[in-house]
Order: sequence, then structure tokens, then C-alpha cells
Amino acid sequence: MTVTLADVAARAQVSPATVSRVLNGNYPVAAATRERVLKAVDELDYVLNGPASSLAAATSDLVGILVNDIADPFFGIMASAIQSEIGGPGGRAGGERLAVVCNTGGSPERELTYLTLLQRQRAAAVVLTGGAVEAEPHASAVAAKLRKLTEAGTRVVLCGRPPAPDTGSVALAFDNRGGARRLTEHLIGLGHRRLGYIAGPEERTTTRHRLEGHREALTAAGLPQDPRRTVHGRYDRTSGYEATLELLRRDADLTAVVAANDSVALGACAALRESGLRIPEDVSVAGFDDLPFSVDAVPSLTTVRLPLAEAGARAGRIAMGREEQPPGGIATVRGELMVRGSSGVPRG
Amino acid sequence: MTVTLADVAARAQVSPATVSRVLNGNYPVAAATRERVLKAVDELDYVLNGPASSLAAATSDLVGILVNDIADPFFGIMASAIQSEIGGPGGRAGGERLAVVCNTGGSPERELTYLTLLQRQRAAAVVLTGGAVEAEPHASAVAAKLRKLTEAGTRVVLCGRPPAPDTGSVALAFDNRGGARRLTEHLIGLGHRRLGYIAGPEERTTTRHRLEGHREALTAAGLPQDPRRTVHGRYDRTSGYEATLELLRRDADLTAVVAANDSVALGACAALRESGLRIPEDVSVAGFDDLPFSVDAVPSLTTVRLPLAEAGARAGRIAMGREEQPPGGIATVRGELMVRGSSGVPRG
DNA sequence: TACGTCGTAGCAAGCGCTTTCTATCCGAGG
DNA sequence: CCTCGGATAGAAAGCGCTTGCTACGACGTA
Repeated sequence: MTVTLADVAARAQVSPATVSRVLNGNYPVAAATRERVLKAVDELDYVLNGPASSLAAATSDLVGILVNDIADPFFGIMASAIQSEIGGPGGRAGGERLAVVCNTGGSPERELTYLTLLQRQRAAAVVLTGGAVEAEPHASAVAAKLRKLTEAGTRVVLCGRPPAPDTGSVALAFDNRGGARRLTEHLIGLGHRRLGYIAGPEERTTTRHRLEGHREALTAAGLPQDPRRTVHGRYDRTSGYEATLELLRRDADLTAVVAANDSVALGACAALRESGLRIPEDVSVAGFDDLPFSVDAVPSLTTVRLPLAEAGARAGRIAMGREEQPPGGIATVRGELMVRGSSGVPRG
Repeated sequence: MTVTLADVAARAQVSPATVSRVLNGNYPVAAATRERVLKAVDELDYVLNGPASSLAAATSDLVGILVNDIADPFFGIMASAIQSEIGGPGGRAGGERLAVVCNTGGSPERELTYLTLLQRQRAAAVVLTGGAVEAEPHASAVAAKLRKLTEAGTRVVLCGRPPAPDTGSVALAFDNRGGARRLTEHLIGLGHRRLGYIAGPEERTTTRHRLEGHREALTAAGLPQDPRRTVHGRYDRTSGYEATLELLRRDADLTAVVAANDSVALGACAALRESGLRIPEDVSVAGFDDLPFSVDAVPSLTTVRLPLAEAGARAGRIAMGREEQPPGGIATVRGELMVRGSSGVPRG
């Protein structure tokens, strides 16, 4: 029925072992023999049986990339960069590595499921992107799973996610706290005193760090931390829209809105505009991440640029063992404040 | 070293066969025995060896989703929808299916490579999204590969891609031609007579169909098809920006710019604005796809909404055999014209 | 001429699971 | 009380590949 190694071997008049070695190129084979084998492979249109190969070799070509939301360019950009470092030659049997991205939808359960699935497939490496969920028992379960993976020889890299101590993983963390602090400092520097903050889902590290950075800046400037000025939501546009209306309801005198990310900021802009407020004359808006569309917003968004592609590429290289690990297995990636049209001096 | 089925069997005092049956749930096992096995699985923290399982069963839990550009929400949204129909319970051994998205970067070679990799992994199904490349020899090579896959029992579904005859695949094609025609008709109806068109890469079916639809509308209205009014580029913002400047250089009297997609349209808006032109007073702009950010553009984008999530979900269900195939294995998905602020009556 | 060496290729033992076929135990029916 | 069928469980034969070890010829060297 299907063509196997043995068929190729028979046709090339060699042993299966030789065919395997030609395919894997990890053992000397005479040029003439190799030719003969490759010819047979071609003629029979042979495709290696991946599962059989992985079983015998106790490893696979699979590399997993976990993302929270594949429809969000934030993750798409990272995944793309990671994948382009991981894909390409280097897989088993002269093949390519299969970089697969797994969409967790932000669900802790799915994250764990995918991790188990990748473990089951004996993945060569796994890269986890995006913030982690801090709530128990998920956090410990993930940590335990990561440890299992590294112990089994799977390289684990965290990209844009805080370090997971004692798991054997390498972390490239974003400096969310610092970025948020500088962003808020910028607004305070412009004269803003009444700032609303639209945070992401409470249980995520990214949310907490950005919020902490914001509050640090507030405190440093001697401004009060009014809990009524913070609203939690999701990392999407709709959430930003609704949260902004809520903020306005609580305090119509806000002069600035700091959003958890750019999508949220866009929603905030829409809500402000519909409320008859001009940006930045009446209210300044700031985002986070600097996704491609942010510069096209009108006015263009003041935000913190995260080097998503660079970090992803580096994570990919580390996962492939092509770049040295940072000292202690931990590196922090800083964001850059991008001051643009959506932030300005407050009225009055 | 690693825990195997046999270890679990020993601990549960049953045979490996029984453990396998408990895990797969495809054979009656007494409740007490099942309990004992599951307990052992748990205590030993056993994880099935995927490759071994796939080898023995001659099939895997893998489902591939091919996308052109994972950083582009157009594909992200489809991939997300496909994946959410495919993931979840239903995999082998009580596990979940592993829906993996493969980023081809729009390269025909990578597309073929991924297809081979998925074939090698004995994927249960493959969903290809986005337009195809028509140039030979790629087109035939892909068709041949798709045929191989279906013959080997892998279900193949094309989502937003024209049908591939005689390959055994199911196609959910977008009506790009009709959408583009209606969009251009809308502009002509507003009074536009000098329309620029920014097309995608020439070799792609999507590009050709949209361009044909545009020209159909032009012809139907008795307007000339000036080749100088069409510029080819890529499906991204930068391309739209540059192409618009080029169009303006060729004919400063344009009253409307139709873009290959929304990202391109955004780039066009930026270029027009920088050229001192107002939208839509001086020049109308239209996009295609209606991605989430399009409604946030200022003015919001007139475009053609493609039901990406719905089509993706349907493709996913068909790939899983949970939805009947359309008659003839082919269905056309229409887009909906969304008239918004970026299109208006031309000056004069 | 005899012997160690190097370069190639084959043998065969798994890798860890699935599944067919067979064995066993039990209760029910005759 | 014996037999038969149904429900469970086990034995064992692979699935298609990799790889350690062995075999063998052709050289170069003593």
C-alpha cells in the first residue's frame, strides 16, 4: 500500500539501514550508493513515516509555539519571528523542522493541554509567548509541566513572559513595568493629573506589571491612586470602548486614558470621540505595544514599542540552541516610548 | 527512564493491552479495572508516546492549518476559527487534537515543504487558507501533493482559496471577484470616474480575481481600463503607501483609490493625507476584508466584509467530518459591502 | 606475505504502542 | 448439573524506522 523504507531499499538494492543513513545524512555513504538511493526515493515518491522515525529516534521535528490569541498581531508578529528562526533545514531526515503554533485562546486549561500534547509528541522545543496566568493551581501546574519538558530534553523558552524559576526554562521577559512607568511619566510631564487606566484581565502577569508601572509613576509624582480610575477588561478593542465609557461615567473630568495595549487604546479613542471629546485636545490617549496599525490611527497613538519581532527571533534562536542563553537564563527586553499625536497638554 | 505503557500496566496489575484500551476508550473495560489503570497513570504521571501511538495506529492527532502570514489578522482570524473547531476532545487516546498553524510566509516552496511535513506526520487533516499561487510549476506540484494527501486519508479543505479540481479536496472560495465588482460599482455610483487600483502580488489568485471584479465594474459602466491606473504591490500597509504615491504621480486627478485589502488602504490613506488630500472630500478610499481595525480608521473604511471567522469555522468542521461537504465539494462565500466614511461623492 | 585500518554496508534488536485473536470467568438457560 | 454465550483481559505480532555492532573488501605498512 504505502511505500516504506524497505521498498526503497529493495529498489536501490541496498539495506534499509543504508537508506535511513542516506536520508539522515549522519553516516558516511558512498556517493554512488547515495545516488542510487535518492533515485529510488524519487521514483517511488517515498515520504518518510514521521511517527516511526520519531519513535525510533526518540525525538521529533516538532517545535511548539504557544500563543494566547492568534488573531492578535501582537502574537502573530512574535510567532512569525520565532517560526522563521526555527523553520528551515535542520530537522531530521534531511527535512525541515515543523514549527507549529498553538492557539490557547488565553485559557489556562488549553495551555496545559497543548503542553501535554507537545510533550506527548516529544517536541524538540517549546516557546511560550505572552504573559502568564498567576492564579493557582494553574501556575504551579504549568511550572511542573515545564520542568517535565526540560527534563525530557525539550528546550523551553519563554518569550515576553516572566521567568519560571526552577523549571530549566529560559526567559526573555518584557519590561512591562518600566514601559508603563515611562509612559505615565510622559503624561504626567505634560501636565495630566487625572488619568484613567484600562487594565487587562486581572489574573495575568502582564496586566499586573503594567498596572504597577503606572502606579509607580503616579506615586512618584505624588498623585493619589484612586481605584475608581482603574477598570479591568480584556486586551481587545471592544473592552477598551466599554471601559472608557465606564471611566467617563465615573469621572467626566479625566484628561488622559492609559490603555493596557494598543487595541484597547483604539477602542478608547472611539468611545471618547463618540462622547464628543477630541484627542488629544480634551483627552490624551496612550497605548502599549506599538502594533503596526497604531501609527495609522488618527491621531497616531502614543505608545510603548515592544521589539516583538526581535525578541521572537532571539527566542527562536535560543530554542534551537543557536544563540547563547542569557546569564541566569533570564533577560529583560525593554520597550521604547513612542510619543505621537494622541498625547498632548491637558486643557486649562 | 521515561514511563511507558508497560510501567503503568505493571503498577495497575493489568496487561499493556488493557491500559491502551482504557486510554483509547474504544473497547469495554470493567469500571474497577479502568479506575485502577487511571490511578496508575496518574501516580506515574504517564504521558502517552505520541509517535509510537501514531505508528501503531497509522494515523495521528495532528491537523495542519497553512497560512500565508501569521502576523496578518486576515489569516489570524481564520486560523483561530478553524482551530477552535478542530481542537478539543476527539483526538486519540482520550487526548485532544493538535491543531497546528504553519506559516508559509507566502512562499510557494514553504507551502510545499509544510505539506510534505504534514504528510510525513500522517496528519489527520489539512486546511489551506488564502489565495493560491497560479504560477507553474508550483501550482501543479501543490495539486499533486493535495491529491497524495487525500489518497492517504488526510482530509484537505481549502478556505478562502479557489477549488483545486481532481485533488479530492473541498473548497470554500471567497467571491473576491463579485465583492470587488460591487465595491467599484459603489464608487462609480457615487460619481467617480477616475479610479486608481492598488493590486496585490500578480501571481496570486486573490489578486487576479479582485482586479477582474474591479475591471468588470469599470467596463460595465463604460469606463476605460487605463493600465496606468493599476499598480501592483504586496498586501501590506507600506505597499499601499508607496503605490498611492505612484498613482498620484501618474495621475494627480484621481478621485478614488481602491485597495487590494484594508492594510493597503490604510497605507493609501496615509499617503493621501501626507499629500495634502482629504478623505473622502478630495479622494475616496476603499479597502477589502473588513478587518477589525478598519472601523477604527478615521474616516472609517468603506470595504467588503469577508466572513472570515464563519468560513474558518465551517472549514474546520468539514475537515473534522462534522459538517456535510458542499455539493461538488465547492462552495462560494460572498462578502458584504460595507459603506463607511472613507467613500463619498467626488469634488466638482 | 601477513596484518591492522579505514571506509562502507548489512544484521538485527529494539523504540512504545495498537489490535487481532485467543483464553478465561461468570451467569443464564436447558 | 452441564453447556453456552457474553463480557473482559492477555498474548503476541507487528507498525516503519534507527543504530550499535559486526562483516567485509581494499589499502597501506611492516
